[in-house]
Amino acid sequence: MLDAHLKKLRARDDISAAEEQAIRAGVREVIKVPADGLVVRANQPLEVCTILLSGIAARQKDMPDGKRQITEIHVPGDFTDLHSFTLKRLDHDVVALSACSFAVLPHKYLEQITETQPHLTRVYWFGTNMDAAIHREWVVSLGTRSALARMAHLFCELHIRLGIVDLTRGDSFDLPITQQELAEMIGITPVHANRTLQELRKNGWLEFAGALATIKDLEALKRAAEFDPAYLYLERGRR
Amino acid sequence: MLDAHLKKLRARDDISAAEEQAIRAGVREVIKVPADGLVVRANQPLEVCTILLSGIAARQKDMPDGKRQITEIHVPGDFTDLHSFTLKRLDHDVVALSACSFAVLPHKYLEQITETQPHLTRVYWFGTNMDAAIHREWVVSLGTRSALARMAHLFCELHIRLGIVDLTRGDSFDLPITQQELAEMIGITPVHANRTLQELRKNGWLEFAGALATIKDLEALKRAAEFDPAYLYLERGRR
DNA sequence: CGTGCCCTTGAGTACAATCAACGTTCGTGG
DNA sequence: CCACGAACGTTGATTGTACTCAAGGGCACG
Repeated sequence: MLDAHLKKLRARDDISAAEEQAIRAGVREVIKVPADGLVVRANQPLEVCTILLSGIAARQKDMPDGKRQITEIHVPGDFTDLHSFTLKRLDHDVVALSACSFAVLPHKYLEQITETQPHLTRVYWFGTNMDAAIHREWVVSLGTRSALARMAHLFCELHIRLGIVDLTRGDSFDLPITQQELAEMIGITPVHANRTLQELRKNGWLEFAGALATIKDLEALKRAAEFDPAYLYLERGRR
Repeated sequence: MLDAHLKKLRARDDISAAEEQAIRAGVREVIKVPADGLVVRANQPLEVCTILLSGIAARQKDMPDGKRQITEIHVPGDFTDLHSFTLKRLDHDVVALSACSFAVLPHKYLEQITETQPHLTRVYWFGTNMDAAIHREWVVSLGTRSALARMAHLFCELHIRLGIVDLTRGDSFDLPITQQELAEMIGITPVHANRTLQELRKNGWLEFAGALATIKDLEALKRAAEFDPAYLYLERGRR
């Protein structure tokens, strides 16, 4: 059940059998959320955190004028709201973009981990810092890259993040989200997202249709995106 | 020396005298960095963290084509690179935008804190999560807001963050940075930043000249920015 | 067999970028 | 003290990327 989560952790650090046991013991329940379902509402007091087990989820912020910005996309294995443990509430919603299932861990249990398991605490702290690193890269994308480069960059990121948890098949991966949602991630309109995807396809770099993404030319895609995976901290090390 | 830092911490949580002592005891040295000086270089192995004591600093990512994006601005009291404690290297530079001084704390010392002071650990974890929350709000700004709204939003944020550490005088505050640097934060060209500031001034909302910012109409500025301070977690609570 | 969601296309528009030049301020050295 | 240069700020003219509005097509699902 937590296989993807442990794969993600172990891609960056050593997790002992005892630590794995401590994580597994924290799961209180597993919940299912339908596509477009709300998992966490912004600014509500929270007492649990959730690990995405299957499906695609996202963090989003709604604007008064109805626009919304997705600030991060989540793949299986991700703690979608570990930061709520110290923040107590979130400044954004967590939503299921496709049908999702989540493991639920109480803040109380995580607090216990911080009292008794300093290494595991640092591993999870590292996890939230990686989320922040992803946010920074998205700031760079939105601030400096063209729509085409932003779209290419997003697919490069997903290719790696899904690869870590073995959810890629060669250069293909399932991505059950809409063009509208892609647009909300990279800050363009759905119309422009459509044209951007057409251009990526026309260039022979990427196909995206029917919830399936296929990278046709990874090197070209990376070049167009100015993609440097350093921000994903793929190297292993002891925290 | 750490007054601003403790003010920032105590705005959100209780810090005991013993915890304050533990923080103070961690400072190994104080370093001075001139304007435009590099404090931390991206991707270099790190063994210390730095607290900004005076001046304005920033996190920035350089692009291959020479453009740069500032991903966060730092005010006195901020840990500019606490996330390096678990990340071991950073995906971005830290630079001094004006002449700055920093307190330096070794990772080893912070590790000791995680082994012996769970509450203080959570307080600092919370701190890095607040940085991530600021990143998210910048993602929203860059993804959905106009240049005018982004600029207004930035000044609203700075007004609050500087106010927490008592560096505002009424609705004025020192901000020794250039229009070019403002432009690099909100993802526009220096030319457009100049015109945007002119429009803010013309509207009677904000003046910015000679490193001094003066908010003339805070409510109008907030309205233009769609500013909601929830992401700054201004409420106090026990972590 | 509709109905609604998602994707696609076209035409006109606007915000911000680019390019180029000029003004201002301030520090430095002659 | 003044000439000079560099950095910062300002303005104008033009270009282009992405937005808006509008309409139509494909497909799944009830």
